[in-house]
Amino acid sequence: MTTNAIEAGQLKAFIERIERLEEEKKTIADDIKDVYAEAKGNGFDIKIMRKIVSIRRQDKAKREEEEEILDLYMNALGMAG
Amino acid sequence: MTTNAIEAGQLKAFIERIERLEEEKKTIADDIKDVYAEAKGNGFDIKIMRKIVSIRRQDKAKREEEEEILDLYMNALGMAG
Amino acid sequence: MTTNAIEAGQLKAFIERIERLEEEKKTIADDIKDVYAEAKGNGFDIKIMRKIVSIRRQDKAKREEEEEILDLYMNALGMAG
Amino acid sequence: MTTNAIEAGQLKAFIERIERLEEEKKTIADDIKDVYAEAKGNGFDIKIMRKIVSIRRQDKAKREEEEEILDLYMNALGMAG
DNA sequence: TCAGATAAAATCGCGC
DNA sequence: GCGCGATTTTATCTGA
Repeated sequence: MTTNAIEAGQLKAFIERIERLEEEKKTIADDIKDVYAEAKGNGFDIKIMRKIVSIRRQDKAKREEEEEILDLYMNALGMAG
Repeated sequence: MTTNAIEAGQLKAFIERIERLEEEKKTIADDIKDVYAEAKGNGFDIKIMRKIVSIRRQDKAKREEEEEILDLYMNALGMAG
Repeated sequence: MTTNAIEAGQLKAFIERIERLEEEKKTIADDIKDVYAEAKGNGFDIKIMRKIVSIRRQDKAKREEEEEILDLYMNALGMAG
Repeated sequence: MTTNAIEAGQLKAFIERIERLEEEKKTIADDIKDVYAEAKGNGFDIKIMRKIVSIRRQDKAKREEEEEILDLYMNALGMAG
């Protein structure tokens, strides 16, 4: 049946796209590790650096949540965002 | 061999402790749902409430991270926490 | 307007009840982790233990579902459960 | 003290490099999600697709490990890879 | 169906 | 170099 062949081909294509993207992701993850290692080589403490990155990420997330809740309030009050 | 019997009994005891705790946890999760439902019955918007809880949780997490990083700095500088 | 003040107070109370419950939930989640850690200290494999707990949970769900179906049949046949 | 200023600048540069890379990583992670969503829209089962990707990844790791072992043997025997 | 929460698994850097 | 503990990431599940 040709339908199955077509489906199989489609599936293969999707899988391969995903695998390509995952490789790219891994490359970037490795790059991040390299940067930490390089920083460590320059005398910085990885643990502290991670904490800094984490706090800054939380700041950002918090700001975004506050914007979101503002939108929710506006909508609840029947006002245009 | 008795060793296996003892091990099996120990394992069983651990599993049962975990299962009991998980039941307790589920009970509390259900309680939380009930509170949301009750609030909804009093005219409050669940989505907004969740957002409020979420933002307050982030505030707390952020404060804790800041304390942690302070400790890290203090240690890095060789000072007593 | 007093209505708003009352509403705000009510909302605050709901939020605080939820937060208290979530803390309790977290405490129990931590207890569960502790039990796993203790089991590990006694030579058991955490991953396998999780599997056991998970399978037993599924078994339980399955049994309950079967009972429900049985009840449905009984009711459909006009018989008392 | 200029040393501190230099260090601070260096640290800032490292942090920003990491944050840029993490954003790229997130973009790719989102792309992957999109592909899964698209596949789903074409009638494929995401859970099964994840399983396929995971198995292929393990196969690949296994093959690479086998090659490594082969290389080790070859070297141990004083043969060129 | 969709986001958001939770559970489970994997990873990483460190200390021994 | 290896296990440990901690963090991150992935996967599943729930509920609006």
